[in-house]
Amino acid sequence: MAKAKRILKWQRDPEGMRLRILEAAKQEFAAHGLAGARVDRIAEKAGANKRMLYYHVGNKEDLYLEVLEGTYEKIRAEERTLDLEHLDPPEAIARLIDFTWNYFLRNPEFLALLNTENLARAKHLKRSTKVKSMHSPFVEMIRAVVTRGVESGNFRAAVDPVQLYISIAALAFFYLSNSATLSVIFGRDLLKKEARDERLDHMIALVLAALTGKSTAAFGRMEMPTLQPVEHQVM
Amino acid sequence: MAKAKRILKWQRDPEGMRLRILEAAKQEFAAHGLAGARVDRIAEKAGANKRMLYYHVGNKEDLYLEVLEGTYEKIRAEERTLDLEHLDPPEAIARLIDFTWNYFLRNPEFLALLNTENLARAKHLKRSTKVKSMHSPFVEMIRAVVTRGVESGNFRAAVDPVQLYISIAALAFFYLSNSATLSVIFGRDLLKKEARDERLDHMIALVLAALTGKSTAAFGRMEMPTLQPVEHQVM
DNA sequence: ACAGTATTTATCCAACGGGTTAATTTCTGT
DNA sequence: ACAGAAATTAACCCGTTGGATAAATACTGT
Repeated sequence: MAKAKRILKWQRDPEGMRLRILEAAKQEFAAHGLAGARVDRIAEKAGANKRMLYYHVGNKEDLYLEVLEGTYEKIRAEERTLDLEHLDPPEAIARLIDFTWNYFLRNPEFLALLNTENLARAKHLKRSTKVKSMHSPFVEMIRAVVTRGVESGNFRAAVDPVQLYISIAALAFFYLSNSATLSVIFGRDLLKKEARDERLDHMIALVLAALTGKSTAAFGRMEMPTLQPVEHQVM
Repeated sequence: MAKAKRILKWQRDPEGMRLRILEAAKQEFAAHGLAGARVDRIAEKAGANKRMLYYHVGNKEDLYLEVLEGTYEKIRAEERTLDLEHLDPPEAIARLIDFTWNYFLRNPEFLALLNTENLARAKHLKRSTKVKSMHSPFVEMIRAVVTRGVESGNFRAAVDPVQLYISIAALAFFYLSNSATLSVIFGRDLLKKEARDERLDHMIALVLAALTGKSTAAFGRMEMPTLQPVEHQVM
């Protein structure tokens, strides 16, 4: 025959395929949102056929929910390894802030996915049974730190742990998630190394100052940036 | 004739039409994002024909940019009326926080539109000449407050005004923009009246405590919520 | 009145995009 | 070996959607 027998056809790899699909979907949903994501692109990025998505996961929305659940699972899992119990309360909070900040930096898709889900008013997340259950321990972890902080006299008031965590997440999330528009309107690159370092200092200083009522070493650094001619600094 | 002459046909109203189109587009883009927005729905909501969008504004992306610019213009315009110069620095900051919070509450489309634009990495905003220019005065307004606060001895450190504003916006923006997912994962309704009031107190207390180093009346209230059995409180 | 222009309506269409059908190929147990 | 199941491919279907064309209708100045 003119056409020789094809040498390498394909091998089966259901688990690998599934993972590649989910990873590709995560990238695609994060980059374009739910409506903007293209099933064909996901298939292509996964090195697969579009039919595979439906075979291994389900339709577009199922795919999306699975990605979202995996995303939450990942961050909460990493947080569990933080070992805050053995740190001084202020240290523990600083560590939580540091971790959150760096996690968001390392995982920009997380931010985008959450925004996408909130645009949908958490329609999909509400259907998820997995996600709801994984947050009580996390809240308790923070509550324990706060309680210790109050008892040891380090913290002035026993803040609501949910409120506190939302604030910590907010300071990091908003800065990074909105860095594109903020960089444009304020005319400076918020993602460059120095800006990032400065932001982390600022966040830790802000939260610890409020909790402890004392100025920290880091807080002192808040003075420095102001002296720079901050406006019109081209990106 | 069986079919009588149509009584009311239609009147011309170019300006009104344009406004209705932009308002409808704002709602649509905010509700569904750029990719999810439907040109037909915008036309319908505006009480217009789809052709009108193209006649009065341009294609979908032009429409989107115009909405976005209008959105920024509106918030910055309202901020200019805040009159922070005549307030005590801590009062001025509290007022800015209060305003920002309530503006976000009153204008949820603003949050959604910014998120959408950040998903697109500010691609459209970068094309806009209008938007960039309107922010220097705003930053200066905040800088002036901070400077006065330091001079009067109210504030411990001269924080970078951009950094400070980003933090203020972050505390309000993230809470509201992500209220859907946060309400699900923490199992409580973050948008109900008491929760909103509590949040505003918390934000003001947090920022002022960090700036002034002193506990405020509002900060005392941070203690209360913790005593509630916060977990598993059904929405 | 009436001609010319501005505004609005009524259709149409080509491309796209999610999802499906059916055929093909690899793997597994016996 | 081989039958049946699992995994993968190729091709197609059909409603949707952004955008375009052309015709109709209201307004304006003269």
